[in-house]
Amino acid sequence: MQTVDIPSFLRHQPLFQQLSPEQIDALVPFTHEVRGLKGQVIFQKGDPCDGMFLVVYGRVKLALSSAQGSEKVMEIIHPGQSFAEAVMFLSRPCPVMAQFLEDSMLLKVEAEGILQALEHDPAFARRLLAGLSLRLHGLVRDVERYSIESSLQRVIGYLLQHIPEDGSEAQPQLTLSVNKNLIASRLNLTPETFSRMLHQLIEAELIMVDGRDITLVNVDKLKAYGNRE
Amino acid sequence: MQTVDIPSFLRHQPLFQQLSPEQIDALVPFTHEVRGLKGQVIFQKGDPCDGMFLVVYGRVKLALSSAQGSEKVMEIIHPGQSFAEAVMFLSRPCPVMAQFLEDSMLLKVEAEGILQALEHDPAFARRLLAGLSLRLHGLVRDVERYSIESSLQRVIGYLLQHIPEDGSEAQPQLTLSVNKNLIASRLNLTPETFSRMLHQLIEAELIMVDGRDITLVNVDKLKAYGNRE
DNA sequence: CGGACGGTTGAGTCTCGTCAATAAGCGTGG
DNA sequence: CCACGCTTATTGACGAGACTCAACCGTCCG
Repeated sequence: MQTVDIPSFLRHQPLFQQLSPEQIDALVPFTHEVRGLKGQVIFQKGDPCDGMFLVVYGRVKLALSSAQGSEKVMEIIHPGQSFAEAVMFLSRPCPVMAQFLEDSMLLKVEAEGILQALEHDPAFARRLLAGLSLRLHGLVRDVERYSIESSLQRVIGYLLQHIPEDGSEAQPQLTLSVNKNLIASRLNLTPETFSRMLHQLIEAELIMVDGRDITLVNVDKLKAYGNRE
Repeated sequence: MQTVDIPSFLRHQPLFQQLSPEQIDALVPFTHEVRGLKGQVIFQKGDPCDGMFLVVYGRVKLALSSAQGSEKVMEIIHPGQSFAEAVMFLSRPCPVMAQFLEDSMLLKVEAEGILQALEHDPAFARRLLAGLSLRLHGLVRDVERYSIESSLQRVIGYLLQHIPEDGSEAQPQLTLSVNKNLIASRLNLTPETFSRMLHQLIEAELIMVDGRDITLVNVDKLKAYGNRE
């Protein structure tokens, strides 16, 4: 069981990194560890929500579930990322459910601590606002994808978006962070359709797939491919 | 040409209504009127954006446009509502375009004014955060609709969401605020499909339609209808 | 070895979009 | 006042894209 130095972890969060040591210390009493095993639910859609979460290690998914029991992944949260900031500022039930994808450790920061930090630091407010704005842009992008892109385009978009940053390799490579069923759901596709789209790109010699490892053979052609065929 | 008393208008905005008169006055130099005619574009997707807008009178649509030229309405903004708050806090291009639906008058508040107000009033920060959070919830709801609801369910959801507040009438009535093509696009449907879904609801004797006026004959049955047939 | 899980593939179906024709409503101008 | 054109809305026939259902395979793990 890993342990974590809460103040130092908080200090390295993008959200908190401009807070003074005193402000970080003020946050600590409102922060506690949350550990969970793969499959456990952190909160259900409809639950009240009084804090935000930071992922220390592990992975978390945010998902919606339909009346018929099927499930739609809205976001996959990785270590260093946070979620549920937006529910803190509204006295409203959570619009999504959150579940551990693997054994994980989170930090939960209670809303009260955040509100207190807000009182004393306008720069923190700006950071929070920027964070939420970023989230909002991501959602607008999602709506755009779901409403005007075909499934093939969504797959291509996903691949292009997940090219690693390091330099300009001719044939960038990426590894899916989770299994293909989850990616498919995130893209609003069935696993079958996702598989077929990948297959189509393989046939067109635009990518190579080996399990979760994907090589983009020709990035430019890949970008162009979705717009015609 | 209508005129408007800027300070008093600002004071009545939900976002600003807890600011002191001095704070409102400080905002005024950053605020100016923007008038436009039906069809004029306020900003394009991709434009830089350095302020937020309040609708005084008229209507505005936020929309995405696809590569093939078709357009998808993301939001219809009515008098008293605001938009583009989220782009202020990021140095990023606008993710959507904005266009006047009719001859309208807006107030534009420059980002600088907002940031200044933020410096001096933590309560204002909380309001802004709450505002963005609300927007975010709306988008989550949209993603939910687009990804797990059928077109019939989306139409029903729209009708139910737009029942006027006033008391519990047995057969609530509503009037579409804009033409059906726009509503259809907002729901991510073609006008044809939207028309067919309304027709289906008429056949089932759940609603009555007269132009833009719609009467919900049986709200409970309407709620239930989407889940089976 | 057997089962669960993740992934692929094929066949059939269905929802929804496309295309086309038509009709109704409305403002303009002759 | 009516003719005309434009926009908005409706309806039908058709087709395509994505989902469903099912079978199947490989791998991991008890």
